[in-house]
Amino acid sequence: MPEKNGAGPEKNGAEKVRVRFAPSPTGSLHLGSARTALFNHIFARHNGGVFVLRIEDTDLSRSTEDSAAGIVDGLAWLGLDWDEGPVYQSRRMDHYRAAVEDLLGRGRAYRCVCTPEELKQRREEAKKDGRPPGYDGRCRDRKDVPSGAPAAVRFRTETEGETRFEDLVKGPQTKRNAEIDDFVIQRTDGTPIFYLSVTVDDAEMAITHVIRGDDHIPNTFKQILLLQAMDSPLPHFAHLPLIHGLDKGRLSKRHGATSIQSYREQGYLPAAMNNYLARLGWSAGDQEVFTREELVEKFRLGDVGKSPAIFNPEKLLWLNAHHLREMPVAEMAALVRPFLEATGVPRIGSPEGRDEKWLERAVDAHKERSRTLVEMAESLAPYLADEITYEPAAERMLTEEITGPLAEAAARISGMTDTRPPAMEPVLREIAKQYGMKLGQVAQPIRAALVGKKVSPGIFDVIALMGREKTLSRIRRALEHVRAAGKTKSE
RNA sequence: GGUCCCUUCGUCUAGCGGUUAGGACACCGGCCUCUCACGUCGGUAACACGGGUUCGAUUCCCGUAGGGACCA
Repeated sequence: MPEKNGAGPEKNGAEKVRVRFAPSPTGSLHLGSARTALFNHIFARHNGGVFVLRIEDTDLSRSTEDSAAGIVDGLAWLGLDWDEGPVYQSRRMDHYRAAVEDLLGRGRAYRCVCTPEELKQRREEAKKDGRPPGYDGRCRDRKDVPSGAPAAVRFRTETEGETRFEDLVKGPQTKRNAEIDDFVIQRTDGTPIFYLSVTVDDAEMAITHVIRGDDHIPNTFKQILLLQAMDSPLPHFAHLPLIHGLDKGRLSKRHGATSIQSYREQGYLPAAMNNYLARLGWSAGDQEVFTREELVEKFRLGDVGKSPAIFNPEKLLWLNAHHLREMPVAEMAALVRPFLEATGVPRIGSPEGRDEKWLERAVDAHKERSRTLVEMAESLAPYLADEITYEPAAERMLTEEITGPLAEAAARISGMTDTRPPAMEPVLREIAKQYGMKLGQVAQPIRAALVGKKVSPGIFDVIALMGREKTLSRIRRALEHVRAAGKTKSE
């Protein structure tokens, strides 16, 4: 009879927690996989356990080394460091074969020579007759299978009783053994089937908690049967609800970016990704923002919800903006540099570029209006670029009416040596007053002239960041632009 | 088709028999203000449905519906 899976880890506190993340390297690191990895990681850290990374690449036709490298890279970027591995299943084939031989030797498995065609035919017949479509057990007790003949290996499943386990997230799970057919554990070509390799590895690696997507619940029964046949202790199981897209379907490419890598490229922070992914299906009261340390401290499997969560990019964006704001400017400056360089402006620290102190000041001034590192880089680029182009909305602010104040500002600034906010503010206020305008009516065109956008930090901060020379040349260029535009219009 | 899983605002969720059903994102409005943000104050918005159990169900049980997964 199947034994009952033990209670939670509290039952035997001496147990050293060992978990694993076991991706198949058939693509980049998916958001859903990343979340599974995260939960394994923080669970291990919370319990002072060991986190193993295992690459399930036994399906050579679909696995690629690039994918494996990309996954490893993505995990490293998220800061989900592992303690053992990466272990590649493709290098452990002898273990799987040995396990199969053992099962064969003890009569827990048998060789099957049914061909795929025969199987298909019998399956269809069974379906027609309303019988279950699983394997019919034809080779189960056959004595005439030549020992040397090529054959697949099937597990001899219990026909009575039921298999059960206590899922740490979903609760008690039961399946009648009669519903589980004699599944293949080794293909005719000698390669192991997923159930077998996973089971062997989990057992040999002494995994205590299998934390994975709930699409694996049906597999779990087979794995438990296998584990029992191998006389291995059962780990605890925790199945996480899948992440869905807005249409409630399983999250996939048609819902937008699904790979961790693409969020990295879009200027998202690992801290925000981890925070968001953790809150998808897990919560700790009303808290929304977590540092990694807090996640580790507060994470409990019992607090994971049972229902699937829909991925919401807007909340991720908000969290990213939040973590960006909280970050020390020096750190943010370092992170934004590669994004800045990608815009093609002179490098920070180069003779024609600005220095690092400047970058930190600029980052500080812009951090409250940047939600991603890409946005940050885009708003910083105008300070560094030789030439700017005006966004349409900004260009509309450069009108004939403001040439007076603009020219006046240029004249006043050219006579100043100090263009820092305390010196600039009275000057612009004075000019506004002189022309009977509000400060905003003067500030907006200057903003447009300086950065080419209608949005920026406070105008005095922008001028200080821009520097006297560049401020002057940009205002003069704007003046020329208005003049040229006026000419074209009148002709 | 079979088996299994899931169901509180649009979305993420809190709730664990008695609550004006709480928070967050998004949205709307006020304040702040040189723009946009940030911040802040306020607002709209949910217990899928039907039966039970109970003095009392969002909460427990059973169905139905819907969604999902797995096997084919």
